[in-house]
This record gives sequence, structure tokens and C-alpha cells, in this order.
Amino acid sequence: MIGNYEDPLDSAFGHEPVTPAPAVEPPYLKGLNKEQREAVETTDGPVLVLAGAGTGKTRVLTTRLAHILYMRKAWPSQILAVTFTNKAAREMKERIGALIGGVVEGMQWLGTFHSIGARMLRRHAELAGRKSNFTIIDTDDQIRLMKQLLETENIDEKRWPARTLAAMIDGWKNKGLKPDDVPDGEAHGFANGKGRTLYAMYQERLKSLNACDFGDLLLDTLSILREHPDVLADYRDRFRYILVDEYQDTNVVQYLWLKLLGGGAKESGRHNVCVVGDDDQSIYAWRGAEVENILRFERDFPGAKVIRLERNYRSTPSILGAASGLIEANKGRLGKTLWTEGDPGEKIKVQGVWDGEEEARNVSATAEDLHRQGHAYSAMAILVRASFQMREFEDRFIALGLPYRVIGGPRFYERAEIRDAMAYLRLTAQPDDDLAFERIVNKPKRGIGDASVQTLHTFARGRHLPLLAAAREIVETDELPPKAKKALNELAASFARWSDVSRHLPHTELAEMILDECGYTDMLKADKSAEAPGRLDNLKELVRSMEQFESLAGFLEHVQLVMDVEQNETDDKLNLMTLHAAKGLEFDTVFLPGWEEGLFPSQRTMDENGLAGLEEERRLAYVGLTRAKKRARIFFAANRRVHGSWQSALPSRFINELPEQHVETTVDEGFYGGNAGFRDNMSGFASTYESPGWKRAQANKDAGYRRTRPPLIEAQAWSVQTSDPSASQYARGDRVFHQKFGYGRVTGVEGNKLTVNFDKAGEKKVIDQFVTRG
DNA sequence: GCGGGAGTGGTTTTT
DNA sequence: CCACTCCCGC
Repeated sequence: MIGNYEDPLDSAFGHEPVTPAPAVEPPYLKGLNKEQREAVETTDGPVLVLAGAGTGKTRVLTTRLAHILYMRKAWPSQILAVTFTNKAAREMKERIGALIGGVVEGMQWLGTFHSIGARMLRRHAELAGRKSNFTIIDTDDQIRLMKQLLETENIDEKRWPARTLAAMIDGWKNKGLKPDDVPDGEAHGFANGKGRTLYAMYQERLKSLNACDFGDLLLDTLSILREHPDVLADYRDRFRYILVDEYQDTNVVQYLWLKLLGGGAKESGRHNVCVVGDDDQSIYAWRGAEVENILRFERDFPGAKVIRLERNYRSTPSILGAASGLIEANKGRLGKTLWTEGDPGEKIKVQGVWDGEEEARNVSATAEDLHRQGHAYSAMAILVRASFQMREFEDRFIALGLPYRVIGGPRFYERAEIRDAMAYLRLTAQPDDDLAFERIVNKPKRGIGDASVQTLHTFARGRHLPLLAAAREIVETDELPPKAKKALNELAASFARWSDVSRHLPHTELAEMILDECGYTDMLKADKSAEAPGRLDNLKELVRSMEQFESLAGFLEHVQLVMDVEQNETDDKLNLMTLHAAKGLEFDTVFLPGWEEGLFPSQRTMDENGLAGLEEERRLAYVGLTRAKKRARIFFAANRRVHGSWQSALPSRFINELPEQHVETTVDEGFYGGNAGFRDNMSGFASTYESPGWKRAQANKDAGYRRTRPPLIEAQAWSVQTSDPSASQYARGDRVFHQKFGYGRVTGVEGNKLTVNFDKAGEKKVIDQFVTRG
């Protein structure tokens, strides 16, 4: 450890660290390149670090923080350092600790936007109409709450689903909009104009439950800073240095929040704001991130120093060249020229395969080959666009017995049994947590059905009591059937007992006690299904994971904010994940399957967001490629199963956009079927695109070609069916399939024009070449 | 309360 | 095609 960083007082506002900075050059600066060093040493004033993929961003970030501390520019508690994920925050803590020793405990303001928001909000909860022990509710609770709301408002849940409302409200919160700020147009988009009212009602409901959702952690904090200048002044004074990681992923609230704390263009403040990001790796616009935030940083913080980290330490020149060439097709970039030294390395291999199954066979065979040559599985990853693509790979890996792990799959704390157990714990700690109460009131089944719960609800509302307290009173009356009354009485008594015991019993033992006494463990033991033993294990794991926390309250806060549990990523297993989950990771070998038009770039994204959507897809491709250190393999299939039926596919435009000199293309035997002849002169991919087969494929693109099986005669997949106007191949009564309208029955034939009664879309007139037999 | 059958919809995801 | 939800009947 270098020196003493102990913070004299947490409330040391205005207190400068007085120990002089050490005179010798700190050891951690060695080995940084010029730009990295500049980013570390430019501590004062606004700084934008544009950190390209693999340019040592995390190192710069952690070294910078270490430097600020080492130079005695601030106490650990005076630094605000924000990340997006818990994983990133964890890593940052570990690395700073490794650089300068045990200061990390003092860094109370290093964390995710949400955890920092929660921390602030707890301090000033009353300003947001909450008590400081408010519960943080997850998406599950959120949706249950909205369902209740929709029900009381008599809104048809079929037409206006709760999850849609939840998504809308989340979106508004991400944009920093409170109910009154929601523009009329948007507010009317839900349930015939009830959107805004529902939002307001939902907020009221949260307040009465003393609860916040994830959006509130940011938006309510922002409101407090906006409306209470004294609070804002305190924080501005406290935070000597502000650092934000992954700035390209910030949304509107996060941006406004940061500008307030850091002091924007027109405001006072310290302006020691450093943001780090890469506009080329912005892949979360769809959930509210605004790349514009990074693009306009210099305007928001005048005099900002822009530092570009362009030297890549991760990938070979071939990989970097291919990725750079690809991303150049995007407009509106800040622009960076990544470079690297050394042997160009293998070219990117692009391979065309017959279908998804063959793609999976190919990938696993290559992985096994590499493994035989001494490469670890854990250094290889398969990155897919959408999780449904994983299935084919998993099937293959299981068949081969190839060890693999899925990164970013369903998470521990999202499992039903864990949530149930959590609800018991929450309710023990906070007897007014009605959402928790509702979740477990009849789990395990104890004869308290919907009707009884409804009665209890009404009773509780009439007396302004939380459900658990109301339960205690209702059992003194005759409002419930005897069986429910008895069960509820027992349940209420149990919670009273557990709350009581919780004051002296260690929280792990308390948890075991609760799970046993409430009958949850017995319920699982009695459950003969295959999943039950796993669920019991999960509960044991839950209790085990509580050990690292001091108290029940500490544990609950952690779980509500940190939904994932650290995964062991050291076993030698092949990694399988989505491209989104791969951001920030790196692997020697990266497999990129499914590079087909419609799948990647995703048709839906392009339909919904046009060019902006396409550019985001391209950035996703860029992220994928730049994960590779030594080799990247791209695959595209000629036929892909989509929702059960077979669809012929075209190679992704992104393949076209890869600079030819970094790419080597192979196309499987039989891919272009009988069209031999051009395979011989297929030296680069470009020539493939000029081939007759290719041209036909292009023409076929919009023909809505779909079949129920991969075509047996390959050439057919790539040819347009020409139709004779005088005689259609279809007759009345034929079942047909149309790309847009789905399945239907032919009700009339006029030359090549068909009248089809589609199962879902109703009667339409279509040209026969746009349908296939269904 | 659960099991079956119908109906529906089907990127990406953190907190 | 498949996974999930909802509703109905026992």
C-alpha cells in the first residue's frame, strides 16, 4: 500500500487532503502509452476519453482513479465513479485495490448508476415521498402492480398488456419524464389516452407501498437534485472528481444527473468530469441509451480535452482491419483510427453453409480441432445475435459432450424459488412490504385463495393498513371462511415470531428457520418433478450467499440491486452468448454465426429504426469482431429455420462490407448446388457476388421465399420462380404460405393473381409468386 | 388448484 | 416449430 488514504471523516466536505503528494514518479504510470498516460494525468477539467476496442480502457480508468488518490487530490469518499453493471464496478474496485492497496472501502461512491442513485435516495427519501427503508422492486413486482392497476381501471389486459405499460413507463423514466412531463402524443398511445394517468397512479401506488422501481432510483434522485439546491450544492462540493464508464450507453436521466453533479456548460461546479466510452460500441439505443451524449460532450463541457486511445492491444491487424473497415460504413461517428503492431495473423474466415445445423456442426468441429491443437475451450466464444440461435449449438454440444457455458442466461435471483424466499425475508424485515406479502400469502398452498386475498385487500384498504397488519386484524372478524382465517392467522403469527427472532438470531439461521417453518422446503421435498431438487439446492445456495453480508438488510439491498451472482468462468468450457453479452469481453477465437440478412442485421431493428437501427446492428457486428484476439470465423447459412418453417437466407450485407484483403471465403460443397463453375474462380468473396447464382439470389430477396423443408435441389433455393400469367400452379382450396400474411387458403385464381383467405390477415389478393405451398 | 387445449407471438437486457 | 399464457373444466 502506498501511503495512507484513510478518510478522516465521512462528512469532510470542503476538507482538502493535506499530506503532500509523493515526489517520486508513481510506479503505476510505467507501461502506459502516451495517450493513456495523458488520460490518467489530465485530472482536472472535463475530459472525454474515446477508448476504442481493446485500447486498455479499464486500465486507464483504474489508473486514473489511483492517480487522483495517490496525488492526494481527493479522499476516496470524494470521488464519484459510475459504471453500468455490477460486474464492471466490482472489477474496478479489484483493480484499484491491486494498484494502490486497501483504499477501496473508502470509495463509497463507486458503483452502478442505480446503486449510487439508491444510496442518495435513501439519504433524502422523504424528499421523494418515501421512507429511507424503501424497497426496491424488480420487474416482476412492477408488472404485478400494473396488472392490479389495469384491473381496477377496467382496462382490457389483452389489448393493453401490463408489460407494455411497464415498458412505456420505464421508457419515460429513462427519458427523465415524470407523469406531467409526458408529451400528449405519447401519453395517448396506451389504453386510449390513459397512459399518463396510469403512470401517475402507478407512482402513487409505489409511494404508498414505500417502494421504488429501478427507474425511480435515477429519476427521483434527479428530481431531488433539481428541486433542492442545497442538496445539490452538498454533492457538488463533495464530488471532487467524477468518472463515468461506458458513456455511450448513458440515457437521458443519467446524462442530466451527471450534468447537474458535474456542472454543465452554464453551471458552476468543479467540472472535473471524465467520461470514457466508444461511440462505435454503442449498442443499447433500443433501451434508451443516447449516443448523442458522447457526441456532444464537448458542447456540454466546454474546454473538454478529448483524448483518443487508438492503439489496440488485443487483436491482430487482420481482425482490426476487418472491423475498422466495417464500421467505416457508419455515419456520424467521432472517428478513430485503431492500429496495432505485429504479424497480420489469420484472415477472417467467412464460411457459407447449408443450414443452421451444419453451421453448428462446423463450429463445434472447428472448436474441437483447435482444442486438440492445445487451445483452451474457455478462450473461444460463439457470439449470436439472438438467444434462440443458441439452441442449435447447445443441441450439438450436448450430442458431442463438448463442455460449454452460456453467459448471461437466466439469472439466479430471477428464479421463482429464490424470489419466493426473498419475499419471505423481505416481509420479515419490512412488514409493510405488500408486494412480498401477495407473492407468498399462498405459497406454499395454505388454502388462502384469490377470493380471500381480495377480501383482505378490501379490508386493508378500508383501514389504511399494510396487508400483513390487516391480516392480523381480519382474523378477529368473520369476514373470511374458517379455513383461510386459520391459515392467515398462523401466517401472521409466524411473521411476528420471525421478526422477533431476527433481532438476535444470525440472518442465515433466520433464513433457514423461515424456509422450514413456512413449509416451503417441505413443499419442494414433496414435489416429484425433475426440477425440485435443483430448487432446493438453489435455496441452500441462497442461504450460503447470505453469509458474506453483515445483516439481513444489507443482504436485501444487495440482492435488489445486484441481480446476478458471480459466475465461475475459469473452467475450460466453450463460451456461448449473445453479442450484447459479449461487450467488454475478449477471446482468442470468436465464432460469429448467423450473418444473414434479416437475422443480422435484424429485420425488426431495420423496420423499426431504419438507418439508425442498421447502424446499431453494424456496431454490434463491430463489437463482435473486436472481441477476437487471434481468429474470427463468420458463418452464414443458405437456409434457416424461422418459427418452424424454412427460409432461404442471404449473406449479411456486413460480410460485403468487410475489406476484402482481410477476408477469406469458403462456401461448402453443395451450397450453390449444381452451379459449379464459379467456385473455381472464387478467390475473394467479391467474385461470388458477381456470380449468376448470386444475382438470382439477390432478385429472390423480396420474393418471400419460404418452405417447410430445406429445398432438396439446391439451385432452386436461389432462383426466382417465374410464373406463367396464363396458368397458375395453384388452385382453389390450396393451402399457401405468404411471407407477410402467413398461412391461408386459396379462394380464387385469376391467371397468376390469387385471392387468398389468410388465417390471420383475412382475404387478400396476391401474386402467386409471392406464396409457397403451405 | 392443475392439466389440457386453445391461442399467441416470437431480438438484443441492466438495474 | 415451440414456449408461454390464459381460460376452462374437474
